Amino acid sequence: MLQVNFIRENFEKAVLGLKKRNFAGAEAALNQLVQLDDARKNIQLESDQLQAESNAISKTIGKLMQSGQIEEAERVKSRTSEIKSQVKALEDHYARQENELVQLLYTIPNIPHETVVPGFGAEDNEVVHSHGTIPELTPSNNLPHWELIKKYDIIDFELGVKIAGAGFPVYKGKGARLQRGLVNFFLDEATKAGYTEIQPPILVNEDSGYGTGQLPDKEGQMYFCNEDGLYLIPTAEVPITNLYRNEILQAADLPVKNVGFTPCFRREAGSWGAHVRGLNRLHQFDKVEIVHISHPDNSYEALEQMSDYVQGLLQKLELPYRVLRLCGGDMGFTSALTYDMEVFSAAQERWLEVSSVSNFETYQATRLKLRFKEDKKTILAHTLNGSALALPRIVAAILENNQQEGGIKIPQVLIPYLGFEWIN
RNA sequence: AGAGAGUUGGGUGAGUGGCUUAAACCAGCAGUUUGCUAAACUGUCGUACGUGUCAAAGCGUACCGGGGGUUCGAAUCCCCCACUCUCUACCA
Repeated sequence: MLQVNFIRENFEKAVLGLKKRNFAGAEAALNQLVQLDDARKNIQLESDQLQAESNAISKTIGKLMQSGQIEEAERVKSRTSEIKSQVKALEDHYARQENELVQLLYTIPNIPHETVVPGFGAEDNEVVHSHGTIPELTPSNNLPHWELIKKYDIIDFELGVKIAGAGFPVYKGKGARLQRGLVNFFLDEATKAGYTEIQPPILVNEDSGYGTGQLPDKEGQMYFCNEDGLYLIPTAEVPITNLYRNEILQAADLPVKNVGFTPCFRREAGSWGAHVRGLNRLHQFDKVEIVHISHPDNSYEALEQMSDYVQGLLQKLELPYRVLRLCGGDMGFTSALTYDMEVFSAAQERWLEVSSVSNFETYQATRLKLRFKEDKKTILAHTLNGSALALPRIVAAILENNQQEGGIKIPQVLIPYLGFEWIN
């Protein structure tokens, strides 16, 4: 969430930023925010003063009791009970006021970075880079991946339906080994690039959901274990970033660079329709995620570094891709700047999003209370994350783009991980 | 899952209702001494919100696992919850 002080000091900038996101009533909401915060301060001031008085009286009573002036002590007590009820009323009022403030803050998305263009949806995103050539498939070898997986019997959706439901594929034989090989490849590459590997829990509590911004509002997108109050993670971003909830790091600890592999679970309520066949959209999928905690001064360098890193993976996998800088209207709620990486899937003739790399600046850190110490000052850190990478669409593109007469040719870099060169 | 014992600052650890404004030690930081290192000594050393200010210092309030209660006053007493350790039971 945003910080009220930031809004006070950058009111116009904040309004303009929210307009890029087509956030209706930005000015009114921000004005209300400042008013609620003013009211909160006034109540606190009054309450603090009364409590200071009460504390002083209590000390006096203590001294009177010790020196045996019981009657005098009793007389002073009457004033404190008066204060007590006033303080109680003020505290209740304060709690209501603060709650209203926080609820409003939860509804306001992050302010986009200055380079983010206004826009309404995917059609307004900017292509900032592209790489590789789009493969030309021959008429006899241009099957979409959902046909290829049947042809070679490597992924079975019907079996998944039998044991779980739609959107829970079963990977078999070389299909399973391809998954495992990709995960190992991604983790090894990340380790080489200086990331620390983390294996986090894949169920998280409510506080963690709030920490990274999935809650409130996105509860409908997460699977929830009612008995235990735990959510299945939609991405490793949630547990790995929440590792640092309520922490104060040292400036020398930065940047923190973690990587983790987890399955991800998404209910995807209401998002089924065209273009979701096969591996394009699933309830459960595997993903390797990179998470940075950065000094505010160089978080945008870190973002570029992460973008370059992800592009390097795609190059090694020999997949044609493009990089989009998302417009205000298409960016996630908590992000200030997001790059999407899309690979071209030759048989579907579509670009598929395989990674999303974002800088959240202090939006997550404010909720997480994630700070660091520098020169005796406590400063909010910047958080960033990105997929490196999400498996299903990578698999879809590898299958479609590399299909030949003799089967599907495995990219060179994966062969040591798989122990076979062809799926046939 | 049952029984018992615990949870205090970065760490160790004292503290059973009012000189506690959380002792002491260690670590950290700054300084003094010193040819260098070490040691010694002195000082400093939490977080949040508010107030104040150009900025700060300072001041106020809250915080001793989390939440609630008793009391003029709670680290201390009571209740609920979480976690840790030991034993028992169970288990991949």
